[in-house]
Amino acid sequence: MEQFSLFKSSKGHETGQTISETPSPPSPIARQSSSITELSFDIEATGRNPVSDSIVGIALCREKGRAYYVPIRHSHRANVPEAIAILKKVLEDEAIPKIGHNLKYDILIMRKEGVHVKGILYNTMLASYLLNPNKPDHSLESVGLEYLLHKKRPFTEVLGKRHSFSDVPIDEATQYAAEDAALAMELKDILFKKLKDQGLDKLYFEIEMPLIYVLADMEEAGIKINKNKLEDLSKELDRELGGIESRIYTIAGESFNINSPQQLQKILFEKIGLKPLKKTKTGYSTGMDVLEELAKTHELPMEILNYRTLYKLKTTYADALPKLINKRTGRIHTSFNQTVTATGRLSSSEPNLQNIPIRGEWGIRIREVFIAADGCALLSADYSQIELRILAHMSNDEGLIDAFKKDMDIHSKTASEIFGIPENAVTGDMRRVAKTVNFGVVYGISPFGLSEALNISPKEAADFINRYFDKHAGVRNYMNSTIEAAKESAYVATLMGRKRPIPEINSANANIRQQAERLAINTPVQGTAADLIKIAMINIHKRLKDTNLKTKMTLQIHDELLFEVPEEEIDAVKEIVKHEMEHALSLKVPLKVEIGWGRNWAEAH
DNA sequence: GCCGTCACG
DNA sequence: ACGTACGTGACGGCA
Repeated sequence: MEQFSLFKSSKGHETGQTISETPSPPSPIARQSSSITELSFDIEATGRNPVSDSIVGIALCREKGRAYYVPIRHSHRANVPEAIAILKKVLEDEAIPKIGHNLKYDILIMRKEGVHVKGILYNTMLASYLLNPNKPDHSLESVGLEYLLHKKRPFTEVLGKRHSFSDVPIDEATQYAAEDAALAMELKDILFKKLKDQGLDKLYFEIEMPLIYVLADMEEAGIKINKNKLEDLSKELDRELGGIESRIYTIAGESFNINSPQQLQKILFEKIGLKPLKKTKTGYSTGMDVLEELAKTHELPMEILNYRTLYKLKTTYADALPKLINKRTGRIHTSFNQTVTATGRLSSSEPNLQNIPIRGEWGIRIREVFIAADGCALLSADYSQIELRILAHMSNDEGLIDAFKKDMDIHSKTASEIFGIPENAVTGDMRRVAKTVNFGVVYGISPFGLSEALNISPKEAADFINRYFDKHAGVRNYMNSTIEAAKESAYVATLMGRKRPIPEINSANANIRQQAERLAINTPVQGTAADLIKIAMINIHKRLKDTNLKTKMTLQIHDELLFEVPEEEIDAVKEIVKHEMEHALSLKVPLKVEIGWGRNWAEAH
């Protein structure tokens, strides 16, 4: 009888009181599961990474103000099978909507216990994000404070000097955990009403909510790393670095910490007497653009640049990644964060697998370390020129639309326009300049910014920009009207209605205002690309499931998807992925996806 | 904890 | 006269 007991707690924030008591089994959950109309839940686990965490207890809330804590591995209790069996019934019931603040995490923890959460998800963290993607912190603590003026006790304070939540006395644990589930339930009504009022409910239910399940699968799948090869690479980088290091000390005439910008400044600008070209808040800049310029007059800056490149690759990738291989799965499991960026993009952390090197000889060698499981290949699919195609659609610019309909080389076309020459006379250098101009357009171009990027004068940059807009009046008009609309409403939106408030758009300070104008230009384009690939991910995920394919989606890198594909599925998956990505949305221009595959990520590209 | 730097899209 | 490309995350140095 005592094996599975619920600890009942009235929610804290109204009365400021929480009572714990042991109700008599059988539990109300088990008895009344058919009558549950919605369920708020929250997992307490040890550690941070969901793939290795183990569940301590779960808080449940079926009605406002009354939440329960179910200890599962709490203290000396270990009633795992009994508790899980009861939870499974409710959490796997597709007819019961689930409420929670960070449901991807909860879903992943439950999966390790063999529970596969299903059904509609009311994720309050995501709701908060859609309501204001500028908010820097969507923790339950922060959202509860903003919308309910509810002050939550910090988890670190509850934990104190204990190692695990399972060591927190059960009364205190109950109070803390039950409060979370109850708070999420209360926030749900408020936030989802606001979502509906602002027309964001469709974006939530059709894109962000289904994406939770896709991302959970991706994180769970992880990706395989050739650990030995990576460790060899680290040693090789070490030897290279040793050589560069001694050359640097010889040139400088002394040894110093190359990684210390302070010490480096002394060497470059005081001892050697090179000209400081740019300032930072704290001193003279030794950044890449500065060192590249200085490299024309002295041999040291180039050595520093080479050192920095290799040091970065060694510390951030070669040395860091092996430590993150999960002991249970032997693979690397990133976290995809759905509530970080202001534009709607995902982010990736611990480790960030969206910034794995690709450029240069060493970059390629790091990509080669990402490999497919035995019998599988890695398949990469990336959108070609996605942001410019979206700009073509949103601006309705005749020239851009025409170019993409004809599948022209867009950078060569731009080069011919800004240099005023026929396309067949465009040189590689001209194309490179035009490529930078095209990027600049999407970023909310300014003569100064372009001049910096191209190392030309602001005057020359302004000429390029003027010629570009003379040929693309549609883009010019679109940018002007976007800024005008933003000044009216103080926000901008993507094609799918994702909103980003831009309060600075009417600032009296010209710098702040121009910055806001660039955001107003860039956000709808970058954000629509994010909407688009999210739709593709959901559709691909569904088709892979429906057709019983074993292929796993593993990574999203903004305009690229990476899959681990059993060899016999390659042809079928290529077809599905290409089609779903190219038809995720129907735009005025065709979408183009390039696909490759191989044993490692470098080969797949 | 912030800063500068640099990896990616 | 001013300070400027858009979006991220991780590292080492330093206070």
